[in-house]
Amino acid sequence: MGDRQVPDIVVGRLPIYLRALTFLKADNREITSSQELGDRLGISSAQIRKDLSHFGEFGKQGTGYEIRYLENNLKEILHVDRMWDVVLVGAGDLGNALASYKGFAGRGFHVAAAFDADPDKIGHEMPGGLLIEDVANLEARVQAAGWKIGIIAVPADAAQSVANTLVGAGVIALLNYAPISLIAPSSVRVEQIDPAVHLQHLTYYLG
Amino acid sequence: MGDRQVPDIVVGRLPIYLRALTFLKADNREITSSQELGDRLGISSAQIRKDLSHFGEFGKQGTGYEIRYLENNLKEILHVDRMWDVVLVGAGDLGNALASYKGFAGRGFHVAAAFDADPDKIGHEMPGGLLIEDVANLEARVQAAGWKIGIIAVPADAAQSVANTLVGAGVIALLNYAPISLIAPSSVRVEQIDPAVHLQHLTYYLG
DNA sequence: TAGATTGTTAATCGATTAACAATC
DNA sequence: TAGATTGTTAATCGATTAACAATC
Repeated sequence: MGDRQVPDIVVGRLPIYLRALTFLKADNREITSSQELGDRLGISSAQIRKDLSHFGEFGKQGTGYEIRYLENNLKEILHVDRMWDVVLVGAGDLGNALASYKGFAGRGFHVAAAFDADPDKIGHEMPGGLLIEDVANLEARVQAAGWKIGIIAVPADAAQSVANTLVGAGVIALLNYAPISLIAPSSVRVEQIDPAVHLQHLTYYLG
Repeated sequence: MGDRQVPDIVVGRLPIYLRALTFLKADNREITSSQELGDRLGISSAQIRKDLSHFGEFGKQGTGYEIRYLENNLKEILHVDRMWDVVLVGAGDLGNALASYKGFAGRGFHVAAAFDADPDKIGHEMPGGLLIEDVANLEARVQAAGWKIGIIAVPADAAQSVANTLVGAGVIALLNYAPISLIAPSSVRVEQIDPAVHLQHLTYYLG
């Protein structure tokens, strides 16, 4: 408990646990168990207990976990017991979807600003009401505001350059939707979402 | 080489390798090495060679890999040496983005039909020109067309029910964008994309 | 040939699971 | 108390890496 080096693969499961707890809470449940969580998530109960044990003791023998208590602890561990401003680059269809996504607010994130390179879009509003700013001002704005998290929703051929600008301006966490492997300093965390990659993972198993 | 049970974690990296090869090819490169690929992807060269060795021998000692040859082989292995029809459920902002996504065609996928429950949307066209059909007809249409892959882009509270309908109609691979853990028979493959989960994975590492 | 890089083996490393004492 | 479930240990399992013979 309280190890200093938690495996990244364990960290990656915590948001899944948190999501499941929030789901149960919305269902007016108060107590759950590693067994129940595991059944829901397709994960062994032992693994859930082991994962949580890296961070402390959150349950009661014989009873299980108080949902609100564990939820609050996971939020603290993941640093989403606060709101994070996120800067969005790219105001195409995907950017629009992200800017108007209702799911961010309850989970610690707020899209603070949006940027695009298209003169026809700059100055207009996205669905949700956010003003589309000129990407030429991206670096200055990010620096001034101190934003640490960026979402890249631009075409593949612009993504690396946008990433470089964001990193140069102080961003240290990137969520990249462009279908390329971004190159970034090791001090910058990068997560990739590429639907075709996920679909190809699936088709491997299809006849 | 030619093992019958390839670890899923290995399968999950193949689309990344394929994407990198396509990128290099677009740059008019003809030969690459496990070292170069690894450097680009942040993966050790040994791991790339080991991963590929599950499927055969694709390189030449002293030279490396012919990009087109390895690319074609990975496409075959992943079964994207053909086009897959995909059925999209949900015509909100995210559905719009997916329906008009240019990146699918070159990577083996075609959004064949789109469905929504909103009477204001049914009968209208999505960006890209696809007709929005009534979700009430989803099961019959999927069965008739024989679609095997579904993308779920509906709100969380509708996702499980849509998944059930798709699975009941014969879909065996699901890409789920709704922020819940879907429950599906073990014969059905499910991939989840939840931006908040990815962002929370990132914030763990932020102060 | 000399240099380079593969494919593979064996060793290392790390993650998952099974089991159970502790205890609510 | 009896039953249930945690947190943790040790064993198992699996994945990654280092090293190198083979060979282009």
